[in-house]
Amino acid sequence: MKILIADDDPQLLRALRITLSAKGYDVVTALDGRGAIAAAIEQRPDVLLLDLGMPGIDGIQVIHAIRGWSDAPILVVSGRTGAGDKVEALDAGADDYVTKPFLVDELLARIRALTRRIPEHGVNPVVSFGTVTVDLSARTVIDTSGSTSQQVRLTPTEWQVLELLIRNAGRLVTRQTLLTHIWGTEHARDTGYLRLYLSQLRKKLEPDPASPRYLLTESGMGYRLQLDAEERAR
Amino acid sequence: MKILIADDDPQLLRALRITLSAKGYDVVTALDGRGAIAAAIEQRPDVLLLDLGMPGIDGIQVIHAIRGWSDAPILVVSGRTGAGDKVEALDAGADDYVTKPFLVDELLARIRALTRRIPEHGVNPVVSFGTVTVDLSARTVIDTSGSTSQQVRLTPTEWQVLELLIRNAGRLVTRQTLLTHIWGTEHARDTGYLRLYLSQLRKKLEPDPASPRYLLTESGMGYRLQLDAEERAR
DNA sequence: CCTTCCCGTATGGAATCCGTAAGGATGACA
DNA sequence: TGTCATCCTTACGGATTCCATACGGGAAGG
Repeated sequence: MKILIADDDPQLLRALRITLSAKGYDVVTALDGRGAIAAAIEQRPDVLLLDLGMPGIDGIQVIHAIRGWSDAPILVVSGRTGAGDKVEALDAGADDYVTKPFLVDELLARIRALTRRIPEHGVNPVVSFGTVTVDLSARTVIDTSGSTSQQVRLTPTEWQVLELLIRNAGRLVTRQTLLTHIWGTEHARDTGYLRLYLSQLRKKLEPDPASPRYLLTESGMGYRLQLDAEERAR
Repeated sequence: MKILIADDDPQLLRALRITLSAKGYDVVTALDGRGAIAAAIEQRPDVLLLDLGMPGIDGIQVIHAIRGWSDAPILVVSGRTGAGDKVEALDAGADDYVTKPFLVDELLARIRALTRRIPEHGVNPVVSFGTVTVDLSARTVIDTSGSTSQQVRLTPTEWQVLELLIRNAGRLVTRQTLLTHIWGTEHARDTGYLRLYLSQLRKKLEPDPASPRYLLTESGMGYRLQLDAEERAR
């Protein structure tokens, strides 16, 4: 989630950058109105924190300029407490208005409230290979090999293995990585668990489990999920 | 544009009704939390103005109850000025928070800002699976298994569980998600509540509770509401 | 051809997780 | 004060999943 903060106070900017970064936001900053508009165009933030009263362009005009092409939520942070300023900013297209000084907890809660309504356009976590489609977020596997698409059930451990392979699709995943990720650091000694779960995964996912085309073994090293060409192109 | 105002102060209620009616809003009022929930269900307002600290139910719980099935913007108007109250209300699902006393012009501007983002038509809150039809907004379950359609009664906790499953229909819902969503804080330690309520829900909703077709268990992970194919197509 | 290593698969028991029933505690309401 | 619905706790049989072991096959190298 990318957030643009525009304020002419470098100190406040720095404090907000630290706070919001710690909360997992991708922070972009600007020091004046012109810079805010430019940054909004270049960076396409998901949320905007705008200070009115920045030097140069009037804050209201900044809102207008951005609202012309973006629907991202705009939260105005301003020292002006008058009702007239608030009404003007909100009617110009701002979604919320907080007066300085403000409490950080409240600001964060208001940002959460604004971003809640924005559909998350994050990376699509659905991957297909062979006759099978995997949706990591919904935790579903659908097999379209027969005439009717069928749900495939995986056990928790099978999911853990498959998820790690999908997140590193195309790349080699070492046995060590898989073992430590699933059984913890102390269980790095393979006694054959992995072969077992890979076998079960192939039985459930591969068109021909005897000769795997997607869940490949790299002898002596680990495993690799090989996607089809059109999948890799994404 | 229909707006629901819930406040225990009749005088404030009257003043707001006059003001908002003059602006062209269709005004509905309620004097306590229970009345607010009932009015929201019956009248389907486009916006809600909620006072915290009404007698009876806690304001936060009112927000939760309405957010279960409605996406209408909620603006909290409260005398409590603490950051904790604001954060709690906003995270519960409120979209804005104004402290009393407030300026009418600002309130109107905030209402305009909220209503500007209302989508044309919300998500259909009625879902069918098996022999039952669930209407989240009306809080009704109708069973059409027999010759005559029958009303099914669910307890509040059963509703909360079913609600979360319906809103994530087709997707896996973690035990942890269910527990934290229903029992609030870090009450994530399962001693068996969920199994109990799922059992009761199946008894009331499944055609054959012994072999569930819709309220599925994913052993070791959580639960999933599996809809029929034609329902999923929507 | 044989040895060695690594991998895939089958199988059974152990541990964990799940469904359901029964009973007590709590609170709303008359 | 008593009734009723709901919530919570406990307990136990059954199902699922995990773990450990064993055995067979294939590739590499001598």
